[in-house]
Amino acid sequence: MTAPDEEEQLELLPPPARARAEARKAKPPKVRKPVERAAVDPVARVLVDVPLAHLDRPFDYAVPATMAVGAQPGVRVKVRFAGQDVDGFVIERAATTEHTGRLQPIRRVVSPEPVLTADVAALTGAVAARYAGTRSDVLRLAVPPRHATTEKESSDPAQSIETVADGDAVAHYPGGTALLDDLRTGSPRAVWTVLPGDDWTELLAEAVVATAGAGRGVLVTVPDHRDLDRLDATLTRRLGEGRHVVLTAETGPAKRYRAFLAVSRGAVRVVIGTRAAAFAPVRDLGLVAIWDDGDDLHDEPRAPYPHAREVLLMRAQETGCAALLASHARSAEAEYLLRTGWATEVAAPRELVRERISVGLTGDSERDLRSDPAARSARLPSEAHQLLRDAVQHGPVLVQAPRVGYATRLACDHCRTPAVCTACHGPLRLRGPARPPECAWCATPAPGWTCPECGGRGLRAPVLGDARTAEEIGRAIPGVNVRQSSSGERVIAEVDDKPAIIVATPGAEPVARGGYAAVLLLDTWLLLGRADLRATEEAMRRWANAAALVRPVADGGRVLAVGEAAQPGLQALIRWDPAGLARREIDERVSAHLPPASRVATVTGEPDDLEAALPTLELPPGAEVLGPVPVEARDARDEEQVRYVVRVPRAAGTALSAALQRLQAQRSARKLSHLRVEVDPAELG
DNA sequence: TCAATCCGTATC
DNA sequence: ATACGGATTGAC
Repeated sequence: MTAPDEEEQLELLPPPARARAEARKAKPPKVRKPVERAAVDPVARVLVDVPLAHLDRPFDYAVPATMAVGAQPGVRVKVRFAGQDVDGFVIERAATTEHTGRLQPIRRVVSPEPVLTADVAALTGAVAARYAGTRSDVLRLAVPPRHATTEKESSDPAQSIETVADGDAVAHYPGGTALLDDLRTGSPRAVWTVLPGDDWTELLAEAVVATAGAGRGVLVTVPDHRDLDRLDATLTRRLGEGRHVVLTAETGPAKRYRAFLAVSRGAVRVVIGTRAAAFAPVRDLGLVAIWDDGDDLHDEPRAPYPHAREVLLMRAQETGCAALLASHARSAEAEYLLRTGWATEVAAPRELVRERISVGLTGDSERDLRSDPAARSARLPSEAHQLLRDAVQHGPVLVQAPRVGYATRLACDHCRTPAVCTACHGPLRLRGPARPPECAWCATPAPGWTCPECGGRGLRAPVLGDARTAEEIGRAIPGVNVRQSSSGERVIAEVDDKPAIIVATPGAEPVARGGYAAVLLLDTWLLLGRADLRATEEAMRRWANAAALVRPVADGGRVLAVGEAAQPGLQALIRWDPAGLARREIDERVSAHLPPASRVATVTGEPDDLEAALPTLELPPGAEVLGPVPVEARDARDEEQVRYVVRVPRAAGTALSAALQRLQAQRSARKLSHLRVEVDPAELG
């Protein structure tokens, strides 16, 4: 290492530091050109786009006179930060600064377009706080990338909406008409349970028309593109062309930015879209609405993983606008809003429900799920077989067949009650062949588990081979057109009223013009077997969304589910009582300290990092830390990751988020590795 | 004694 | 991240 000529070399070539020092001495100190500052409000508060949690706050910059007009709140700028040029948003102009040092000037106003409105700027801060994330992450979700060419185009000026709300579509809901009236003048908040057979896009359109007709803005989010297309079509019919805009990440950058600009410029005040649209800068927001808030597509997969429903509710809370959660089923969160009195319920009376839908149940006990090949021929219980044959004479029939491969939790092999941890009510799962089952949350082993329902001692993981349902039905009922609609592959949006059997995976059910003659729900136990706290709620949601596509009872529509009569989710389905199931779920979660009755967060990372980090977490009173539990590596690099679950009483949720945010800021300041923090994780199990 | 290096802290 | 200041180490 120490070569004899190294000293010579050092003398010949002075070290770079010395060279720089001498160069600095040699030249006279750089005379900074005194930038002339703006006469009014020469200070701009700027949110800089740096990924570091401890720098996630506004910084003050000097506004050069040349940018006095351009550097308005909401515009994108380039600024010098820690020696490099970074992007930022001006969020405020001010006369003075608290900062004692010299202010750097704004380098450049990237575009004069004020894309970050005051409302949305506040919202991004609130969302970051709620989800213990950084505002710059939320800003990336909220403001689409700029597209310079598109920005040069003008947006057509706003047109007022003159359509009158048509009370007919909602007349059969007690309180429905009153809700529409309230939307014109006030800010009602409602959970709307949509009757099977009703076209939800028509109901939402009524709410949109009522609000927009009163001159206020509306924002609606839906889970996927098929929903979006349907709502788009209905709104186009009701409002006319150009009165609303569709915001979705799936259209190209130019189209997306064009739609966004139409909203931020106030040219369009009715916005529909998928989850990212929840941040749309709608002017004079009067109503936020969400269709089927229980759908996990509303969950943003990018940090800090906000849920569209929560974003919309935060907007309603902050701006005081109206809020509407509409769905066939009911999420635990929606029920919680009713229980706390934050929202009121709109639902159809029982008699009307009975006129619309009748769900039958047939057992599947005749087929032995464990001995697979022999059971294949008996895959369709005789009653289901009969229904298919009869109903297909009268029109299309929908068969919902869940795809296997869901993360499965353990269940009693006798009565199929999901097995839960006695310590924390988390789901039990198997981690290895020679180990007893253990809790997926707190890792407490459960040797000698006994079913609390039936006293059974056997556990099973409900896993089956691939269900070739369409094929089997084709064989069982020859001569019938059998079509498939599978999520992720071929999804059929709509079918006509010709006789056919449509086999669909949950969430991919086509809408039938005129309704289905029958809906058959197969393998209900598979949906219930998901290793997740929400398994029952989610199963009900998926069944309800399929069953709701059936014709009214009076027109011969029939629904048949194949499953166990004892299962609470199926009982709720048969009674068509999503509200009752949601109430039951909430009761259970209150007593078991589960969300939304409690606030839960997960923290994932290397075991050593977590062991060092968690003691420094300033947890609110009543907090519990469960874990660690090993997690499957997301990619090959991060082997050996573990996860902790932190839960606190609901009232301490804000404190928990703040503590986690501080933890991340401290770690980022100390250059420690990043931990994955998820508040209200999408999946818990 | 001076400079190179390390460490911690602030970044406007 | 990078830049800077103060403390620390090391070679004369």
